[in-house]
Amino acid sequence: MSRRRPLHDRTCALCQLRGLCLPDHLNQDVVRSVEQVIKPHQPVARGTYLFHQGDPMTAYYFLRSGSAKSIVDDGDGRETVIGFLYPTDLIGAGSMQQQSYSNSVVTLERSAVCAVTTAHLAELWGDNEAVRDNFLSKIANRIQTERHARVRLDHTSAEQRVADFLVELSRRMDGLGRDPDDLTLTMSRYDIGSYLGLAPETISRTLRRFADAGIVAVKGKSVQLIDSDKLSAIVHSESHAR
Amino acid sequence: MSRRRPLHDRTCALCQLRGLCLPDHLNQDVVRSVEQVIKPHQPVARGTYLFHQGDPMTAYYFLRSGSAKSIVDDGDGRETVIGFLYPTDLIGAGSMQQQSYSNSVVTLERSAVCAVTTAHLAELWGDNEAVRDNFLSKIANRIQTERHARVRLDHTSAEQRVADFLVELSRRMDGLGRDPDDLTLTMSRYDIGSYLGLAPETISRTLRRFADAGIVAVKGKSVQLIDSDKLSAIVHSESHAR
DNA sequence: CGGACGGTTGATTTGTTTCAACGTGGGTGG
DNA sequence: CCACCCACGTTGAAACAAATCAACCGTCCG
Repeated sequence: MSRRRPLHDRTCALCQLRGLCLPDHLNQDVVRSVEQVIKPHQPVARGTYLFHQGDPMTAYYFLRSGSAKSIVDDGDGRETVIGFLYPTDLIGAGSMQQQSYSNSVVTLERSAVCAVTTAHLAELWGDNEAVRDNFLSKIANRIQTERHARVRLDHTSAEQRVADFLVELSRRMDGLGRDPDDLTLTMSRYDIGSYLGLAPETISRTLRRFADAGIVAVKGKSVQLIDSDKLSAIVHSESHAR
Repeated sequence: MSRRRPLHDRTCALCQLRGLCLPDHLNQDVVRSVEQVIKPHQPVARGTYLFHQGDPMTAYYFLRSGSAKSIVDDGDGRETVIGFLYPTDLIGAGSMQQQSYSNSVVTLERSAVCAVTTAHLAELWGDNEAVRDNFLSKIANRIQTERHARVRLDHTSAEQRVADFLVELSRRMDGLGRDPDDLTLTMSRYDIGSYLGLAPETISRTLRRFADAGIVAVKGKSVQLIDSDKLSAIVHSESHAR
């Protein structure tokens, strides 16, 4: 397909996502200093582990393209998906201030990845307030996201959870400048089920019910949002508990 | 009952919990500078709101004694309990870097509270690395806690959730130097249910089943852990789903 | 080509909610 | 100081939503 761009092209200054990973108003000098500590990697294949739960924590990551899932091993072999990651998301924040990663991260498709070592981050941190605030914001955002995920799981029906999942994904795609009504579910139904606390069969059935109601159009991993207002309405419908 | 101690007695240097809120190795000078920005309050009655969701964010809090619950308004009037707070917990971290509090905090019993204004915290933050790291650790810990809560809600039965709740509470009491096998549930069954995503009736029934099995002894709000090993075993028992 | 995995659909089972009724204890006002 | 009251708690019976079990299909990859 598309030719791979030479390594030196993959700099922060040229990255289309600049201003998302880094604060907008950073001047050239700072951008250059950030670049020196960010290691751009070759795009990696689907199913690649960025790091495993328990590995010594050495770096934070960003996706430049693609998507990934964050999973934890709940002791007895079973894995739980705790989040899906897209470009601009700070990866590794959940292990902040710890010696080793508290979760694993696996790519869901071919993806391009940036890494910032913790040592280098500490330097930047001390040197530049804007960078520090940007990271703090992302971390704060992470707390909010985890909390939202938690509240979502309480007291909500399968329909509400799936609707919320779609709406949230749509919002994120919008934020990345993509069509918010044309979603590609890069993760499996099993992953979605694990994330939402539902069986994969329930994901299938619920999507089908939405499709029958004319709210979405589903064709495998491709989902079109036809009536996203109704979808939002389902999310906020009387928490008729469970 | 006990006479109220004069205000000037309630300083960090004299607080029994020193070394929990603040890093252990802080020298006298730093302790004094921290003290100047911490506002000790009179003990407050049960049901007192430390702040309401949506209030402009002005300060972080610590409990010196007592307990509290953190709740969010899920839009349509319904409230969800997202956590219980005890001495040494950083309160308000979920609203970090935001203009207003993203949740409310209410005391569950008569409690003593400390406050640190955000402005003063920023000063300390810049001045002293140890204080900054201590706060970062607490924030990181918070992310872990929210995540743990989230994973716990997925794929776990009511028995597992209640067992986990008791084990976790026991651990926290142990960390505060109290008897880990003699718990007092300062919150209502409704609060526990909301927190665990279960109906209050289910909390009652599950506790009763544990009591019948000789794992705990329940008398109202007082719970004795008789066989905490078995309790842990229930938590980690084959995630037989739901 | 074949096999395994992901996905869908159907039938059955089950844990938890809901509804309902009844206890109980602590706080408040008479 | 006692009695009332109300929120909290408990227990039982019934309804229900989602899990599980099972069978089948498509398809991607080796």
